[in-house]
Amino acid sequence: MPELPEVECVVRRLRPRLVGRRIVDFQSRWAPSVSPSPARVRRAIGGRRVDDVTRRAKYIVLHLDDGAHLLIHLRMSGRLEWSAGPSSANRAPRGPKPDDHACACRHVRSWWDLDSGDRLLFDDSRKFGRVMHTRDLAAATGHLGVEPFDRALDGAALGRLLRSRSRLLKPLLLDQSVIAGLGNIYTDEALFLAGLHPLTHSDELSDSQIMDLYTAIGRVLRDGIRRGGASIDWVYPGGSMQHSFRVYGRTGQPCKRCRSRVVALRVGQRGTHVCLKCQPPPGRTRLAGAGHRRVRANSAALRA
DNA sequence: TGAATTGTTATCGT
DNA sequence: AACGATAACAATTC
Repeated sequence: MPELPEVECVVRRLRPRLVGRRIVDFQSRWAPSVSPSPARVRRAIGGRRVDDVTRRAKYIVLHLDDGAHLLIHLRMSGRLEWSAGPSSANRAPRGPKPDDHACACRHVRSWWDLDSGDRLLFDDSRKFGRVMHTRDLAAATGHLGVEPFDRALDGAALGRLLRSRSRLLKPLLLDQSVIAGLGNIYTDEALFLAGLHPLTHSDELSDSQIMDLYTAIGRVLRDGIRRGGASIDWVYPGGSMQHSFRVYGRTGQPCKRCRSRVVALRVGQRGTHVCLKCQPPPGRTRLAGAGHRRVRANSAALRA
């Protein structure tokens, strides 16, 4: 579940604790999640200092002092937990397992020992999370699309991204190679705020609808970050965004804008939540061709 | 019991 | 070629 806001909050919590620290050891109990392999990653990052911790899309990026990077993707159920080590005064020899560290985690797959005596734990019940070491960050993240908060992504740029293809709006927004960071929750929330049905085609939008979508995306993501992310189950602790959902997970409940019932749909194999009154299903203007001409005629206004 | 869930990628069909 | 659909991954909840 962690999407851009949750990952951003993780990064902000992690950065002050990790920057300046050296990694003294790394181990994993779930080899398939570590690339190129636990042993090679252990060798590559042992002794390295963490110079920065940033986010790219839903990836947590550790910048190491040799120019290499460690990417962590939480996927569905991953979480990073901090385990404070014993104080230097009475430090005991460290065992090979993380069990001697007090922690509520039940599915620790990998862990990092730091020169501070602390330990960073990667807990991931569903084993989908990934830890990747790379000496070429650009290559490792090359498949990712634009960051939602990139200054280059303004209304006009979003318009170009949408109109250069003909795709259903929801699968397009979920496509990390186009815009990187949105997941199922924030996509549903953004589409609701923009008053757009998830089945709308990306080349069917008017200029004002594109601007509405642009504004909505920024708003839901900023809101999510401000509230510390959304914890909808045991996966992501902390955060209160789940109390502010307008449609996600509110099937059958009244729309907060018009009081009609929120409906659950399936779009692109994903659970989808909409208010059909606030997000009217797309008409058939595509077949008539009218919508297309109208959009083209207005595109000058969007550029201005 | 089995369907649904989540993010991502690989693969298949149109 | 560009798209959507499907399956796979794994565990957990409903």
